[in-house]
Amino acid sequence: MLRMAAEKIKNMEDFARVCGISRPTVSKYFNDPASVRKSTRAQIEAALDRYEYQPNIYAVNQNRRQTKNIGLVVPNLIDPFFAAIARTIESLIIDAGYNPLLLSSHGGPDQEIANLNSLRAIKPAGVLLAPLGRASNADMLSAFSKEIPTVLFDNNLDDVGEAFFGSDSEQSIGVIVDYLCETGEPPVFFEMKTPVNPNAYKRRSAYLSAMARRGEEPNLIQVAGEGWDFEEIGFREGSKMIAQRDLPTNTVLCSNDRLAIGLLSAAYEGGIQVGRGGDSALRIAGHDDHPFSRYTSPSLTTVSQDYSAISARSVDAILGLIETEERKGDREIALFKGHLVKRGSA
Amino acid sequence: MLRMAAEKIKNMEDFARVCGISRPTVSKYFNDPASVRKSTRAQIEAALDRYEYQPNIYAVNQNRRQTKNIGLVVPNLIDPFFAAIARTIESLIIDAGYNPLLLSSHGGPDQEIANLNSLRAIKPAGVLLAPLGRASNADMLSAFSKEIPTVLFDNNLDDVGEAFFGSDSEQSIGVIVDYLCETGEPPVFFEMKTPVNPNAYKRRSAYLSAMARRGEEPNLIQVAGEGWDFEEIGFREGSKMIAQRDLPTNTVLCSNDRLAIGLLSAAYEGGIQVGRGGDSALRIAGHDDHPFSRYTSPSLTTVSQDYSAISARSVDAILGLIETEERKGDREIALFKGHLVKRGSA
DNA sequence: TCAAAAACTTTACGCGCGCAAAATTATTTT
DNA sequence: AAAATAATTTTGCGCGCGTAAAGTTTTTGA
Repeated sequence: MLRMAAEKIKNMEDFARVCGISRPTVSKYFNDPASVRKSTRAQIEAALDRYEYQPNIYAVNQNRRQTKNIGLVVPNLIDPFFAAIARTIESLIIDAGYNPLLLSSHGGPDQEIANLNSLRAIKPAGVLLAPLGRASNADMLSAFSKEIPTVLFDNNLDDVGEAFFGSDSEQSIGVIVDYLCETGEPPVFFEMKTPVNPNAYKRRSAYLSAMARRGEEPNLIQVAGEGWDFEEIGFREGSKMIAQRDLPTNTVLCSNDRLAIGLLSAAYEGGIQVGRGGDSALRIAGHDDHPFSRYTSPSLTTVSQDYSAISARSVDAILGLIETEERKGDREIALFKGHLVKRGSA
Repeated sequence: MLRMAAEKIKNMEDFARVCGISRPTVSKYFNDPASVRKSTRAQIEAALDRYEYQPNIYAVNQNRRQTKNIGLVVPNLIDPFFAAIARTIESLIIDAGYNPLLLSSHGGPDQEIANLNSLRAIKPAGVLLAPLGRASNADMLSAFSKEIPTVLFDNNLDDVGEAFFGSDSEQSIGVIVDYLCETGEPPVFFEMKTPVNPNAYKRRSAYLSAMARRGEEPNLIQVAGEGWDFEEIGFREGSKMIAQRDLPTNTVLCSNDRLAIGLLSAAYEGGIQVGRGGDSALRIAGHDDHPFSRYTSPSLTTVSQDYSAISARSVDAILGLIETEERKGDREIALFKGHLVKRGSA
């Protein structure tokens, strides 16, 4: 950071001059430091130490065949679950020498499309996309993914993108259904009637098959509500459910933790004690291991998604697509197992 | 979106040709549609309808005197409070015709500096920065703000940036201290001993002055803990506090909602009933109206920050700096009032 | 020590656009 | 209708860098 001399470095040519090296070689250095001779590298790095210079990112991106940008689109950053996974993915992208661009769709398909259009303008080398799901404009997403290498995660959409990585709902729902059945009454399944999220459908059918496998009678409680304000829906519809007191069992498995958080709140306000103790009237479990589930009262029993694996594989996949510059014929899909997080609520 | 003819529009020159208009005029249109004649605008927009074209953002930014980018740096996106304020600010920036770039410091000063360096590379027209606070490298932030117009929000840092917008702690803490005193025993103040956040210090002194004003004996409970995992700290240290049962009062005001959420959890697990009812042993209140405070059990009484006002003023300020291209002599500071959110916990 | 290979330099071009000055045309004003 | 004004076009330059080809130097290997 020592400013040397009066010389002001305005561009790569100036910088190459103070290095005593030709501009194209300096350019080569910035594109891959390992591609120049060791002595040259040392020379450049010494100059880098004495002068402030970094290549103009706009000029670089205008001329490169490919940018080093990778788009990262999540459904909703206000949900800490996505904030956390986004952070993990961002780190991996940076470690790989790329530049992540994080965008949130805020739960709306218009914003999702707007995000993709913003990305188009930035000409990213690739995009990691967690789509909204049912609300998504599938045609536009599909068109986008044909234009720019795209990997989906969290939420699958048929034939969109080159790969998908997510959770194995059959396994993860199976785990918690087993646990609940083995420690008490079999669960009913609390969910939205028309979920926005394809995973919700998978979880529903996973619940049904897990119950069938165990020879238990399934029971779906499908509540009204639109949008992404899951806590509110869980609370409002949970309050109604509790007021009617017509549950066939004392155990409720929620389709996701955010619904469960709302339902816990409803139970509390309805005067129902939740937990697995003998004096509790209701057990509640969720799915996802949301960052806040640890701090509900009681703390929420749930299934954690292996999002570090999902993140890692998604980033690997997009980097593979980018670096080989070719699309594989088969769309890769991998589902990762969740694991049971036993806490106080069930 | 109709693709016309075989003509492929690769750059502005091609597009100008199919418009039947000169390239510089088209350029002018993209920089400000209102700056060209109505008939010309109609002509261009008709062509825009028939052909897909948008200016190359890298070429544009390379040549413009100023980019249309505005950086937005928040301490931690995993905290939904910041996610929410970031979203609000992003919308305002977009509405003003600029392009927001959202970065999270993840609670670490190194990341904060890294974010500013990323932004430097992007040559933003201005930056909105919610600094980490005590952990921030104030010198580097100050140097940055002298280089690029910067407005601080949420958290103030002396002499950094052209303006600051945040909450009026004296008022907001005063409101809840008054409420708590008038409806029960006066509160102790539950906080971290060495908070990372300057607001925490303001809140502490606001508590002290509010208590003094009312002629009540203040009582600070300053717990150990570093970092940003406030729920965990609130839970762990709250558990200790509850186990010792040496509270001089039945009312606890937490320095922020996240600590309160942890404390609520600790109270639940310690078998202490929280609430304002006659059969409750403890009242707990927070500050911020965190998105999840509505769904704790019991729901959390707190003070909401007027973050829509904070967002609006911050964006106004940065746009003013950008558009006048001059820095005012005086550093503008405005503090907004919070309002009491009465819920079940106190 | 000498040839082959690798790294480097030189030269030259192009990317897609902003911007400025001067010339031209269209619109508004008097 | 002429003059003043505004809008547009033409011309031309420059931004900062990637990249390719050809020539030169350095390094490597036998």
